[in-house]
Amino acid sequence: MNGARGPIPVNEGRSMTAPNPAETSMHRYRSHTCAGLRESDVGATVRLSGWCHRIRDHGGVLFIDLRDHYGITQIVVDPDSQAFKTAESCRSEWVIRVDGRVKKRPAGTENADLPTGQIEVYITDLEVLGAAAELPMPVFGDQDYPEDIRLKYRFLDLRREKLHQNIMKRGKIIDSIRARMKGQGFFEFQTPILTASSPEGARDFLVPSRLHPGKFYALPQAPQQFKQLVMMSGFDRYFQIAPCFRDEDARADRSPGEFYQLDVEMSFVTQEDVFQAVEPVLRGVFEEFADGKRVTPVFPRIPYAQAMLEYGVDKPDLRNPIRLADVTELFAREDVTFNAFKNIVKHGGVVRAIPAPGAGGQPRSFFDKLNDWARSEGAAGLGYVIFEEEGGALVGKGPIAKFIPAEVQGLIAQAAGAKAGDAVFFSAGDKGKAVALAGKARIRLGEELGLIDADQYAFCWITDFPMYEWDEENKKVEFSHNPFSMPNYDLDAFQALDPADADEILGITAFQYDIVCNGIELSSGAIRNHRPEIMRKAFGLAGYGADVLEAKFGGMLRALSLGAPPHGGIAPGIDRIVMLLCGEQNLREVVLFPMNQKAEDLLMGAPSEVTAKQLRELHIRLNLPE
RNA sequence: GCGGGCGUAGCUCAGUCGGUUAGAGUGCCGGCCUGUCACGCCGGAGGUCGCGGGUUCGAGCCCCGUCGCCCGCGCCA
Repeated sequence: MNGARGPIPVNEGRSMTAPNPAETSMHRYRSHTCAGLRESDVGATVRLSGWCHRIRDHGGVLFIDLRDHYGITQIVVDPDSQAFKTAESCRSEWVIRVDGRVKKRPAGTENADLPTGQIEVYITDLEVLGAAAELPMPVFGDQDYPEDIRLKYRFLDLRREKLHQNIMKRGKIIDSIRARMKGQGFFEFQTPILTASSPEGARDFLVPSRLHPGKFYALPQAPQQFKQLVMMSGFDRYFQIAPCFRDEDARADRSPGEFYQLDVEMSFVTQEDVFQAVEPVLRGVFEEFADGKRVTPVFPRIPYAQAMLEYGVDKPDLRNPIRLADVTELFAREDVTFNAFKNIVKHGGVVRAIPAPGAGGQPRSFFDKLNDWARSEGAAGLGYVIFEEEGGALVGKGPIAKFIPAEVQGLIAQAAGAKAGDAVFFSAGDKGKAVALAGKARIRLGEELGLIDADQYAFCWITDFPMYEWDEENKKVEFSHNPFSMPNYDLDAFQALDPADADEILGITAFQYDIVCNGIELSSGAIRNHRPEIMRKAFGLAGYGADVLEAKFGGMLRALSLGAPPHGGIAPGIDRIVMLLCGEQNLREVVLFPMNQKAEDLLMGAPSEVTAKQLRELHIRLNLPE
């Protein structure tokens, strides 16, 4: 199926010329794979094993497309053959072994779609190795099937062409990543799977301890502390294809339970060194597997604040040419009479302009639909102005244009880069919501107007993430990303910060960065905080006392206190990389045995109940919900 | 936890305004067929319309509840 040619490993070193089945040297199951035979093998006596992919019974003559991992070979069964009776009983997906002679196909019956399409094997013997009951889903064809059936019968789904190829591609991508990382002087480490629960971040998967009643291990959400400890242990360049476990609900691009990261950490580096080490690896891997699609030659770097302003998200899809603009000030002007927006601005809100190139030609229903969509997103609506050319000047049209004087219309068009035939939408409200809606509208408009260039992988770095954010629920300053990141701030001034000065604290950025590709967050990383006194201060500003830090990160603090090198790293998500390179919309298409949306393994039946004995050994009594 | 979509034969789906015995394709079973590669032709079996309740003379269709799957929100240092 992957087009591999030639003999399988068991046949290596043996003569490629016609093995005689009478010879005891004939392998029990096969002399060739189902992709191995060519016109040059005509006349050879061969043995093949595989699955009955497709059977065509003409009564007089019977064809079987025999399939294995490597490919498909057409088997011909003549009614005179002693194998005919058995062959007639074969059904889809039975596993059989056949012996026969390779013949050139009669003129006009060659199949150009198959690498083996010039030949066929006339069989003399057929052995059923594994019969199959009626199938819950066919292997042949590319019809879509419901997820639950696909997952319950994953092994059947995996036999199918697309999934089979995706999984093989995954392996090749990981091979390439390993080679590229090692080529850059990185060394692969393994870190524990059973570790300690960490207080921050996602919910942990817990594993009860038998030897320590009432205590639990946790599966690592990422090897974050371990990889930093590897640096403090004097190793220099760490990487690992690391399993990560997070007990959070699934999304199409977020596997429930477990996933893999290319985990990377480096000593004595600045942010720039991390970029220089990782960017070529990702670019190289994408170029290798992009199948002709363009890959960003130099990843642009976009500060977080700029991303939020121009794209309305921290993971912009740069294939979409639309850039947002801030037009808050324009709607504050005296001569603008659109009171809905003026009031929002008066109360501290913002207005973002979303240019829609070419949308002027869209019917009224296009604008109504977008407005309905905005309302379904919780907004009051999505105002718009359509720009037309009249007498050499741009003129705004549409329901709210009459509230905006010509001069301001011109300034809006200028800010949004709109020209005649374009529309400009407006998202107004308090900053967080208006920006988020503008970001979503940008994506939606890009898709609906067909502005997205699907033929490329558009990368960027997002840099300068805020160190802290305001936790509205608990009315306090909280870490916005990784608490181990180094603040991008004068460290003496940082030590002197007053925890009450929330405005100043919330303005601090960190050496924290993401890689984004086609609007998907591929990874996040940081230069770490390797100074224990800065670490204590950083936690203190988020309201955590030294005692908490000591209790939760004691090992880490000890290491920081005993000679820690400056270090930093990043962790691109393997599954998402493979998903992008396979052109898939869902992680389940690139994971061998995925769980469903509710984190159940329908094939193995996980999670499952355990015996009373197991629970007793773990000192656990169940307290189940009603 | 919340919102949306879907649920009819092994599988993919259709099913009109609520009206006779719920259909098609595919798969399965049987028969025919010597050059197909989605082989073709003929016949047959196969249904708790997810489940429960309600409205109605009558429910696959309408109403209520519930279960399952997917997508999204919350969540994801």
